[in-house]
Amino acid sequence: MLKIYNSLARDKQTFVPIEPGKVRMYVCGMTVYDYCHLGHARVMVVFDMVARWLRTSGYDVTYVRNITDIDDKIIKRAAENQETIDSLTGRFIQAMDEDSAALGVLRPDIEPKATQHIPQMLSMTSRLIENGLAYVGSNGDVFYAVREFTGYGKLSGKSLEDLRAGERVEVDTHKRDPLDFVLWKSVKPGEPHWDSPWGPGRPGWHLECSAMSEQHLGDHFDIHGGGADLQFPHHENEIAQSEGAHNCTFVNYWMHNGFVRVDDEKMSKSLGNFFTIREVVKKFDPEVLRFFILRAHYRSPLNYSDQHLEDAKQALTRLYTALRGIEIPNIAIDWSNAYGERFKAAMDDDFNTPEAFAVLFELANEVNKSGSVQSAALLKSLGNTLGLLERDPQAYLQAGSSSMDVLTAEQVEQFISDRLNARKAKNFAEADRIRKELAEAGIILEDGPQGTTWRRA
RNA sequence: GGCGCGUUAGCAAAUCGGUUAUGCACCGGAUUGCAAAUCCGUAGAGGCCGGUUCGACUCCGGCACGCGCCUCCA
Repeated sequence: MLKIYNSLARDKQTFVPIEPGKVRMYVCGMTVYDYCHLGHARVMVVFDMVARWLRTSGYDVTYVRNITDIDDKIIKRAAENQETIDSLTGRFIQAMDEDSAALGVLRPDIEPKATQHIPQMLSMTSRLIENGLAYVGSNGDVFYAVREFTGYGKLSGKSLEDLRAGERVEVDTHKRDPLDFVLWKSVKPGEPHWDSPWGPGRPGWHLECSAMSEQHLGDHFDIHGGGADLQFPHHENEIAQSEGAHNCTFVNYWMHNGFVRVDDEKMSKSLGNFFTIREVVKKFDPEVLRFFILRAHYRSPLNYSDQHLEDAKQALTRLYTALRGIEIPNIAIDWSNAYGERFKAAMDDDFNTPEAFAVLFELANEVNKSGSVQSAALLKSLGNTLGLLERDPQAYLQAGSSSMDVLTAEQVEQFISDRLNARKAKNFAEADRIRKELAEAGIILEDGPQGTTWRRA
């Protein structure tokens, strides 16, 4: 029985899909004007894990993750770069695809783009105006009338009064209420625009997610996810738009992942303290990064540092080491096995990956002790449900971390062969010298009954 | 100022009202030519102050500190 922490209820709830056996899930994706950083990595990996676990649990999942390919920052960046918006967004969509693939993130079923849903957005805006929830401001922009929507603030737990009290937004005199937000922006010189009943312009950010989720998942769907920073105002506004246009519940379960931090501060573009995925992946195997992300519960803060990545690497190495040298048959997971049961219980408890990992480590210990092929197969397949342990163990352990490596596998093998001769001749001084030389090059040797194996530190 | 979250051993990170979390690091032992890996074992925890309870890291209250949202942000 899967339980999910629902941000809307501020409580863990038993997951009951709208349609038995099916899950429709929407996640707010990237605005593509720059490379993805670790905060983006966390969203991608976390909801990939969620989608995988739902599928493992037998659900037929439709996973939608949007791409925001038109907004202020994109326009600004394209102008700075003196390139077209299409060229800019095209480049960064490709970069995003490369980064997510490296992290073992499966493609969502649908990746809708904002610019391909303008008619749907216009239609929704019309309906909101008809329902008395939107109006044309004095500057020609179309605004959502927040005070007309009963329940505004229910997701973020804020009342309109509280929000006004903490007002930090510059008062826009074109709005009826300072908290009203824009649905449709009238065109400014030199900006991309589309025709609309309210004149040429472009969509406000919040509107695209309401329009795209409506288009691909319908008026009412199961799970909506995103980073915790989107809870307000983005998701609050989505609720206002979608429920205001549909007159029905929008989403049953809202999920928000915690932030990635640096020195206990949120990693963000505005603070400038971010690391891109491609930067980190140069130093650490992408699977280590995935492991690091899933090692913390998805709702907890995740502090990034090279040392923490190093720890994650050591831990992942232990799992792969347990699998090394075992011929693993492709057998179905035995969920009635004690380890399988505990793993499932952990995952069903709001996707408790740290607890699930603990089970994997205990399984690894069991494999190391018994050499049991069944246990090894279970370890691997449980790991696989999280998108981990999919590679050949030896290949993982010997995989280079790019620029750092000075020796090729062939060179290492040559050293090992030389050392073997020295050892046969009982020339241990020479054997140890070779081992030391390799160690300095980041190569660790392990002498076993079947000969010497090696791995990279 | 309003609202919310967090504080677990050297580091990371879960569970749980009473029984070993887990990983890394550390210490002792086994194994090894010596190592590495592995195994066995030891040690180490719950911000502070109260309350409830036979018993609290776990529930309740207060305090302190940290973080986040209230503005674009994953």
